[in-house]
Amino acid sequence: MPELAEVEFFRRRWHEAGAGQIVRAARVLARSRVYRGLAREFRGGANALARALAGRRFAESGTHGKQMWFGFTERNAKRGADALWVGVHLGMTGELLVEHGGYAPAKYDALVLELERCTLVFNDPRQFGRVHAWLGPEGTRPPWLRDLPPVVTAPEFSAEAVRDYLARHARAPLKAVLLQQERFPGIGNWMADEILWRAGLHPALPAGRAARLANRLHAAVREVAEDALRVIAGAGGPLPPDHNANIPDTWLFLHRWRDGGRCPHTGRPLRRAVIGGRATCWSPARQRAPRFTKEFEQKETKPTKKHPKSKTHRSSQST
DNA sequence: CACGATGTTCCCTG
DNA sequence: CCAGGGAACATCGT
Repeated sequence: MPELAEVEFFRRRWHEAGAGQIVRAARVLARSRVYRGLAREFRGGANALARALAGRRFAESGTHGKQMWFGFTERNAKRGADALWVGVHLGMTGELLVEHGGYAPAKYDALVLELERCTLVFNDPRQFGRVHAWLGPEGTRPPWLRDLPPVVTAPEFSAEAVRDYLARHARAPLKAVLLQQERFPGIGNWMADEILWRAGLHPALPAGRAARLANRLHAAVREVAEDALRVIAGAGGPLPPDHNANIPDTWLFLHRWRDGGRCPHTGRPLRRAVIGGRATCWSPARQRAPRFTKEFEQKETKPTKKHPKSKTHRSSQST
């Protein structure tokens, strides 16, 4: 579920329920894969994190693309005291939940924060998500929040930056380019399709051929990001009950997975194929690339061989 | 039973 | 060395 708007939705859900409260107890599912690598940035890993959280105050939170963070200060803020930062990436199936009353942890609850008046839960069955943690002087930022690219709603995210990026990845399909977090932080599979659909660009079009259309693509990225934030995360307004409660029927989103789905704009059938390694949906009637479409259709008809990969080595990682 | 899923990272190849 | 493609990761729902 997690692209930038859902990420903001979940951050707000935790923040509005729990900000300002003390962590009475923290529980971690230490064997969850979301803690992979944590010990390298936080001594003692997941269990040490649970101990460090207890007694702290949930003070602040923020997002950057698909990354979000929560800041925990010491209960009685002393001068020069270290703040504890917890980063959360939701991966493919992660969710942030708010529970009340005596909450019994469920399967795949990677992190459970028992606060004064509610319980905050990070649940992730598939465990592609990730938890970061870092202890540092207040006013400083953890390493994973430094040197981040501009978010797509910031002025620094310019049409020129998009044009340069398209030119630099000239041979990659537009779909693959939009998924690059180093330039389009927070854009994921459905937003990429939504953007290309609104811009009227074919997802398999090589980026180099779209460089001259960078303005249009840039505008669509902005527009989809702003609309999604408003509709999904209720930016500036109340938080919707579910992240997809208010998505308009006029978006591609609601039609993309339905078999026999039709373009909400043209009424013509939608097409689906794997492009840039990801399931992709587009409206052929709306997203044409003259001269190019033909090539793509040809490529499409080629028998897609999938060899039953012979698994060989897998170097075990050390330290 | 088999396939595929709103993500990232590593490995392989050209 | 670089860019791009594909598999792996782990689980659940259709």
